Amino acid sequence: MTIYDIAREAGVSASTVSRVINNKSGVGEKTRLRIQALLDKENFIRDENARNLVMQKTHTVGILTDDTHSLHPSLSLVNAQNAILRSGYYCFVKYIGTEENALENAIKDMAMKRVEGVMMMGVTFHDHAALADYISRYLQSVPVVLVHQVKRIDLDNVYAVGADEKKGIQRCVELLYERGRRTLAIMIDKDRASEAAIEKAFLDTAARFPDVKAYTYKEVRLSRNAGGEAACRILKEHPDLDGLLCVNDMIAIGASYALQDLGKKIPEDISIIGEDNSDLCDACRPRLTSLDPMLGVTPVISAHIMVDVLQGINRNHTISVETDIMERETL
Amino acid sequence: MTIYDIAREAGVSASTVSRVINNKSGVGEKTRLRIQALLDKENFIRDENARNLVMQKTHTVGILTDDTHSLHPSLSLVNAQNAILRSGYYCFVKYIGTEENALENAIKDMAMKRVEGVMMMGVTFHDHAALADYISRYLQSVPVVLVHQVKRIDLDNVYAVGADEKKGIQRCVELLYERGRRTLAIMIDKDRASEAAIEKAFLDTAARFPDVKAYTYKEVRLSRNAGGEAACRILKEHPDLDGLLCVNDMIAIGASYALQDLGKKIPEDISIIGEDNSDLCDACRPRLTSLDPMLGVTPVISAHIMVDVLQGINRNHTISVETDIMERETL
DNA sequence: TTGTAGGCGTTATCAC
DNA sequence: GTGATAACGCCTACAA
Repeated sequence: MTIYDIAREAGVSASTVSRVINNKSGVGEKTRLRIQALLDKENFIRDENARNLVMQKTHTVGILTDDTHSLHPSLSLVNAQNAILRSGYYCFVKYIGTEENALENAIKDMAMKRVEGVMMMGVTFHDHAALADYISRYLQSVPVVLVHQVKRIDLDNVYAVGADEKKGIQRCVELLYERGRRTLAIMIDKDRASEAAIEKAFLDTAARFPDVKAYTYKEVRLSRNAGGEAACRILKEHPDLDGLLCVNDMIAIGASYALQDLGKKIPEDISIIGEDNSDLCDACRPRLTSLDPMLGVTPVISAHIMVDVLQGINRNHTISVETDIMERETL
Repeated sequence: MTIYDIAREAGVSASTVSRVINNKSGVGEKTRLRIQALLDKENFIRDENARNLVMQKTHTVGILTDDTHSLHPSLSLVNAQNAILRSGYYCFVKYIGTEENALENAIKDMAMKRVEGVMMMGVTFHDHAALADYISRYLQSVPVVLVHQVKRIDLDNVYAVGADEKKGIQRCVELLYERGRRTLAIMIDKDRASEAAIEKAFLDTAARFPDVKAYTYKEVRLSRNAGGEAACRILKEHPDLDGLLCVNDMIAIGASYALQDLGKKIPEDISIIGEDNSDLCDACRPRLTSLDPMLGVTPVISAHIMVDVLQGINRNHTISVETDIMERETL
């Protein structure tokens, strides 16, 4: 069913049909009504591909994301999609595969679809050397926003928006200090891209207070048991531990339970802060205080930036979103 | 940059360029090489819109989903997308808005994009009277699969795949009985579409055992506190309670804590089963036994069905996926 | 107010 | 092996 079919049936030309479909002026009231009735009767649906082709516009933003099933990426994706769709753009989502040249292929797909902008999120983008090259090769003329990231690519069309995790960690240490905690430890999970930055923020901040001791424990697996085991190790090595920062809620909860089983009172003896501010914080006892990295809002902000740029509004190329510490019962 | 530009630059016709792009035979080795080099040099990317138009194929499946931010729909969406993309199809995602005719508009969008099939998921689809009408009007010729649902629409191109929650509830009651529990209660959350079905499954199964008493508590808010309050009420009304089924993990956890605070030992005095088998189950003490509604696999199965049907493979129009009871420490 | 003609970037069917 | 040419479905000057 094309506009030609409708036109023939109505005894008019295709252009007239096109006009009524698009609510353009210059068509007689009677013809308009007649054609509209026909359109409705036939359930006419225009072909967006054809339209995109002739208009040289797709009104679509691409979202490129890691091929992981885990929670954060999933929620980020959904939040970003949601925001884009609410702004009246279409979404073209593509996961980066695992084959060779997966990233390049995915980016080419974006270009093939003639998306008007692309959002990229996931660990793949953090340090991929060739990314800037691909962007300048295939996406020169469209805005690219890197979600959950700091800007490292010096191209005029790329933007980055990410939480200021460093400052968040810093704030946690300060808070622990304010609560009188002097022997601090941090648990960082395995395979975390920002490990070095987190460690540095933690140690640097602690170093500002001459009377605090600070220890780092890295390579902790992301499970309750791993958190518990790490906590036991820490307590054995530093029996005066009184402040524990865990960059993930589940390991924080594991630590909390292990410490309680060792006879420690939380938070009287030891303060604990998790990270993510997830549902888990309310499922444990005592309820977990947690650093909220704003995983939910960052994608939304990113989407807004994308849409603004698409509409010609000037935006900063790098946006840092503030984290928050959600206080519950473990601090 | 079109194939014509390349053709001109290479001194050949557009058809020849098209042939090398698509690896078609009938091009001299030397010309092929020369053109390929040019294609690479210019970073040529073909226009999928034009291609879709002429091929009358989009290789895209649409995903229509509720406009909710909550966890389950998000994960379902991501799982479905992932499965579709892995099968080599593109995804066109659309959230149902809130405006009038939102559903109809969203379905029209699917048709406009000329998707080859559409997956629908979310509560919107459970009881929308006009859905069958819209489908037969705008999506007659493409397969539609309803995710997380039982088939209620009698159209030849619609499929439905959903977990057999009824049987899951039934199995929970049986399990409770096997463990010697005789005074059972169920907590059902507010605004749950399947409330009636769940209640019936619970009561019917319990009725099979003459020596059990079964009570239902509905309209419980989805929070730890609400679960706790409901548990207190139940215990007051039925002090001999020894088996509690909560159709959501968080309210189960709230109940667990409240009952413990009332001096009950879990599971010695009272067995508790949650539902969702979420991360929360491992974050509480004792760890929560939970009915797993297979929220993760249902979308994947749905996607597979979609792809199979798209490739001409015959599939049942209604698939029921088995639930599972993940035993931990509260049973 | 309405119709004609051309073009958007491809692919496919013919000729040559 | 290669090149015209005609679609695909739509939009938009421009002409009538």
